[in-house]
Amino acid sequence: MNNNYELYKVFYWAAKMGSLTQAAKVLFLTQPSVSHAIKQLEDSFGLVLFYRNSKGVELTQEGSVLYSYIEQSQIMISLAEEKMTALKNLDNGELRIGGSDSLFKHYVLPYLEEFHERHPAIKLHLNHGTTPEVITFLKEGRIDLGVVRMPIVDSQLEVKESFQLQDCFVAGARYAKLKNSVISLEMLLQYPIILFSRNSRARMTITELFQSYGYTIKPEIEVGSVDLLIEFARRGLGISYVTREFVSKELEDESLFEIRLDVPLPPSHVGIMTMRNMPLTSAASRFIELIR
Amino acid sequence: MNNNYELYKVFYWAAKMGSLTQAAKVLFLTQPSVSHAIKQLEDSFGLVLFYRNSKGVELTQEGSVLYSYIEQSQIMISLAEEKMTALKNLDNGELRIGGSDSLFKHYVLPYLEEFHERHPAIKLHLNHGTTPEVITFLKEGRIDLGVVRMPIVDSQLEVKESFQLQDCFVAGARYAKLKNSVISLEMLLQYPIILFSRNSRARMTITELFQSYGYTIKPEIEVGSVDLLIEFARRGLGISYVTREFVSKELEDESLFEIRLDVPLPPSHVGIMTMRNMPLTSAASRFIELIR
DNA sequence: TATTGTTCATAGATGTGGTCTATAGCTCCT
DNA sequence: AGGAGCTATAGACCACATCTATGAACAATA
Repeated sequence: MNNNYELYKVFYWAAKMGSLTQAAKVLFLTQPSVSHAIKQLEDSFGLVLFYRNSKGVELTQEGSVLYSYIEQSQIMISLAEEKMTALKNLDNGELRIGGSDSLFKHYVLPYLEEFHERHPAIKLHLNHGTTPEVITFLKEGRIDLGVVRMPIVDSQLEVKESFQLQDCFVAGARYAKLKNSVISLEMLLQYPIILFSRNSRARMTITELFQSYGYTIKPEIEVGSVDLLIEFARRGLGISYVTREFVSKELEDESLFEIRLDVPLPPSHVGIMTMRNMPLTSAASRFIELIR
Repeated sequence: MNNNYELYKVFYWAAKMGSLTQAAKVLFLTQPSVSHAIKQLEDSFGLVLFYRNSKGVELTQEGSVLYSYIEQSQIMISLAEEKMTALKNLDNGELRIGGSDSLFKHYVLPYLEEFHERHPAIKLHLNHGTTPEVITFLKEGRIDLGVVRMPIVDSQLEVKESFQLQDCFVAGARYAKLKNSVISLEMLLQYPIILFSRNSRARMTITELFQSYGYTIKPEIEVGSVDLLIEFARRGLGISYVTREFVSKELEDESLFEIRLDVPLPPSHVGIMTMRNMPLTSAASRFIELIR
């Protein structure tokens, strides 16, 4: 009974075609090979599976029973192979990305659009969260890749830089007087500061920057989304620390302006984060190819 | 994509066990063999199916998709193999026999009882009909074997004699005067004769016998069943030509007696008829073994 | 920090067995 | 009788599945 499953494939086609010769053609084998394979199966069961006659073969009672099972089995394998081809060709499957809302909105979105256009059958799943959350998603296998601010130090993860953003302070009309001056960090602290509330990479970066100059930055207002950061600044509630690329529209229509500082603000690097040494899905690796 | 289906068996167990090493044990292979098999599958699809880590392996997204199909396929094969073993061991299956009602009742029945006791899981199908009908059943594959009177001359069929019966003329009390005499064929024709009506072997035999002596036997009454043949004779409607073994009860309780003739009546041979060069089901060959 | 015990991957050797060709036997049809 | 199907059988061959031996990576110990 310890059969080679390959024999079932031969049996299936022999039964389906009603002829060993025809089965051989389908399977790209010779007729004796097929004959031999069927004999092996019959011997292994101790049962005769086919009536042989001069026109071909016909299933015996027992052969019919076997066929009813093997047919199902073969159909499943065919479906599996089709599905695998589809996955390979990106005619199927899903792409699960983690990251912050703002990065999705301002950075990932155009690539997603292009990817979706090229591979409309791939379902897209966006999971937003803070960087630590995204890391957890990744480690739990809930996403294929994360789009996060660098640096990330985690030996399980692999992060490739893909884009550079510049954070800056912006203010609205209320602080128009600052428009044409260059401000020091100390001076800036005189004004109400609006920062992103959560454990974001940007928040850590700016805090460290002030500390490196001997100051402590304490926000007047903390908000939970980039949209609010922008909105509060526009309404004059304070000076927001945002990614310049995310307020390009507001800078252009001059509802916001950038505060010029006498020290350079460090650029922020966006990276594509994946599990180290873990293979990517076909869709994920194609997407990363696209984005770089 | 032209995969050896054997690889799916390896894949199935690797996924199921979550470990190539464990899969190897189940499959009685070495770990490198399993590793190699999985690699072959992955290469053939151009997709990675497993994450390898130090604890074993885990399905990737694509691997999971494949598994969901292959699992079904493998389950069907397992069921098929179980079923085949059951059929082989006669824990399952059916036995379809054709023949006349009277042969079933008086000859086949005890064997069927014994067979059923030994293999209670085998379903029994009895199809009664005249000999030509039974031959048709057999050729159409509706029965596995037929129990018929010999001889049968048909090159497609194989008939093995299994039992000998003796036909005879019997009468009831009305003809008691014949009880102690030896009768000639000519004398017999003076009395009303009751014969089986249909194209039975017994009818042909007796007709030929009379013809060989230059007489023609013309029944007064023709009936369609052996039971009626017996019943009519008992009631004195005539002299019936029946198989002696079928009226043993009536002969014993003397409601019927056998007419002694001055010529010997030919014995009738019962044979087991099967298709020549066609394999028998496990159940059928076991039954024939039993009956001989 | 080394040690030990897992895991899977790789390389190269080996021999089994699946596949081939050639041929025979059978049945049906012309 | 001959031809054209079909399947079965025999024997030869070589690809490839499997093996052993080893390496590399990682985790859980000491």
